[in-house]
Amino acid sequence: MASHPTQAQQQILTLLALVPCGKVVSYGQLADLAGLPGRARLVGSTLRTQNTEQLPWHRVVAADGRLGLPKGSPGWLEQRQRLLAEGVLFKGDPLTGDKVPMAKYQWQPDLAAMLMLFER
DNA sequence: ATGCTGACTACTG
DNA sequence: CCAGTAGCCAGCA
Repeated sequence: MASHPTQAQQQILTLLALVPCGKVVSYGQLADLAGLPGRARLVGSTLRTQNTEQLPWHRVVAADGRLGLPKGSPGWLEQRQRLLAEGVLFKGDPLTGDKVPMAKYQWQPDLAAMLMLFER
């Protein structure tokens, strides 16, 4: 079972819930927004170990647009399918392309709103 | 405690 | 484009 999330992981999950349909965010960007610069791997680790059933986990991709899971794996296929279903198209042929054009789909959160969330 | 792995990423050659 | 490297550090044996 998933262990209790640390506060850092909780912030990551809270932010993830805000990523809108049709947009993606990179592991590193999510870490930055959560006030955890340089900790992209914590985002990956969190998605791997926590329960993401009610969260848009499929909107988290690598900084270069590829998906984090091993190409061709069940998880990779599902993430890709979910993204396509919400209009996120891949570079080149939708059937063979394996990268999301980040410039086009990356989430641009409202900075003021982010500060409201984590100000102390 | 110690060591390794991994849904990371920027940098170098 | 590919390979290696350096930071990163939670989770697990």
